[in-house]
Formats: sequence, C-alpha cells, structure tokens
Amino acid sequence: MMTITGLDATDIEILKLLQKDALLTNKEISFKLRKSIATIHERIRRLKEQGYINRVVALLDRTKIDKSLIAFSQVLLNGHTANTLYQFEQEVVKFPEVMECFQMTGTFDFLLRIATRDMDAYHHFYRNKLATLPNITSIQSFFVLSETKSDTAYPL
Amino acid sequence: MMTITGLDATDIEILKLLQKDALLTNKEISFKLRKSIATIHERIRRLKEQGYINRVVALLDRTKIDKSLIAFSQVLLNGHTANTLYQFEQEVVKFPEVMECFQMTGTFDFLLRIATRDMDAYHHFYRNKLATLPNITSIQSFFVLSETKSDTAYPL
DNA sequence: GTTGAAAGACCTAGTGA
DNA sequence: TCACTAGGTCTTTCAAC
Repeated sequence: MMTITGLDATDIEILKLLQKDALLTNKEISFKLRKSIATIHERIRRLKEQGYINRVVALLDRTKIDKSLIAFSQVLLNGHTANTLYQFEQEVVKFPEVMECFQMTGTFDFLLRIATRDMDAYHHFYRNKLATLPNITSIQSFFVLSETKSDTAYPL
Repeated sequence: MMTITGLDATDIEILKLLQKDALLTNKEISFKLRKSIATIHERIRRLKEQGYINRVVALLDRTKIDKSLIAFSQVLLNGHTANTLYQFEQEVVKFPEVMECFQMTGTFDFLLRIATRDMDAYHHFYRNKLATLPNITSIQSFFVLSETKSDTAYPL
C-alpha cells in the first residue's frame, strides 16, 4: 500500500470511510476498524486539525434541484500577463453557475464547470455573463450527456 | 427566486447551508432560519428520503494525501455502437484514479477527471491502464495548474 | 406543517492502566 | 492505545396545536 507521510494504516482507513460517508459515527467506525471509540475520536480530531479533512458537505441530486445541464467550457484569453489572468479569475468565480474553475496547461487557459437548468439557461449565462468578461479570445463548450462515474473521493 | 417543484423557501435555505457545511447541527440551522429544531429535523429527514440529498461526504486536501496532480483527459473512441460505449465505461470506472467519467457532446466522447501523485504516476496510468482499453482513437490530456474555485455546491 | 418537551444516543474530555 | 466514567449536547420521537 502507498504510504502517506504522517499517516498510518488506521488513518488511511478512516479517511477512506469518511470520503464515502461522513455520517458514520465514531462508534460505527470503531467497530469497522476494530479500534476503541477513543482512538477513532482522537484520530479524526488530528486529521481535521492537521488539515487532511477540509470540510464535510452534503451532495445533492442535481436533477431534482433543476440543474440538469452540466457544461465544461474551455476559455482562451488573448493575453497572459499576471494581471489579465488575475482579473479573469476574480470575475469568473463570482458567477454562481461556475462551480469549478481551473487554470490549465495546454491549448486553453481555463476550464470551467458550469451548472444550469437547461440549454436556454446556459445560453443566457454564456451571452450575458461569461462572454462579457474582458480579454477572452474563445470559449468552447462541451456538455455532459451522462455521468458514468461521479466521485469526490480520492484513491487512497 | 427560482422555485423548485416540491421545495419551499425553508427547504432551499437548508440545502444551501448543508451544501456548504454538513456538520451544522439541527440546532444551529434552526437558529439561523428561525424555526424550531423539530421542524428542521423533519425537513432534513424528508429531503433525504425524497433523494434531494444524496449523501454526505468528507472532502480531503488532495495536496496532503499525495494526489497533487489532477488531469482532465478527453477520450475519443473509434466506434460509437452502444456496445463500444458501454464496454469503455465498464472498464474505465474500475480505475481508482478516475474520479469522474462523463459522456460528452462534441469533438470527443468521454471526459475523465484523473487524480494521481505526480506526472510520473499519471504517465504510468496512461500507458499501462487507460491506453490499454480497446477501441480508443485518441486521448488528449490537460493538467490543472491551479484551482481558482472548487465547489461541490450547486447554485440555489 | 409546526411546536416544546422528554428520553435516548452520541460526543467529548478526563482518568488510570 | 485502551477501558471506563461522567457531563453535556444533540437527535429523535411524540402528543398536541
């Protein structure tokens, strides 16, 4: 097994479990890993304190909350000064439709993950919000047809 | 405010809060929304039962668990029969490095989100796992330089 | 749908081994 | 690391509005 600096096998197992289901009680985890509740409690406290666990969130069913369309949009800017990049980032993260924004290597500068109700709503976002930002050379959009796998858990 | 079938303003506010921080107690939520604890408890029970809340997970700091490199890889297959698509999906989701797999519209078939330790590990995954799957015409990989925004919360 | 109250489960910190 | 303890907090249920 790949080891991670500062973590032993018990820590790894705890992280694996909590990545899948953070509602597990210390009692349940202690039973699964055959350790005492006090041990599990202390481990989790340390994992949070040291920043291994960032936060705990609820994941929603996007089809039930009217966000049925996910787009990945590749954005190319017409300049790569620190200021141009910074300004784009500052503005694009303000849009609630933008769930993720990554600066990327390769043939475009930013990759955005955008959630909207439908194609009409995406079109509106595109024309009235995204495309109005300065210094954009091109935006290329790809749409999710189906989710085959959708994990927030990292392989451990 | 955009309304969602079956949810009132209180439900929406609860979902907003839990998407950001699922460790909020019913007590804290009831205080924020000026409702009784029992009401909040009943609403959350219903939201889970009806599938609005899929699950609750811990999000880890990927730099601390040795998954510093995130790649987005665009895969194009050399055939689009139902069987070819299905076989690719069946195999690719088995790789633990693949966190997300989407079938897409446009100039490629699948978009993969891949987490590895570093470029060496990605290379190994690419050569020994991904590229060995049948019916692949091309794989184009893009790497994350920096995360400007990284949300799991949908806009509500 | 909402409420307050009551009982039970769990968390958390402490001790000593 | 563990077992045990005890106090405090939260969850969960329920009768009543």
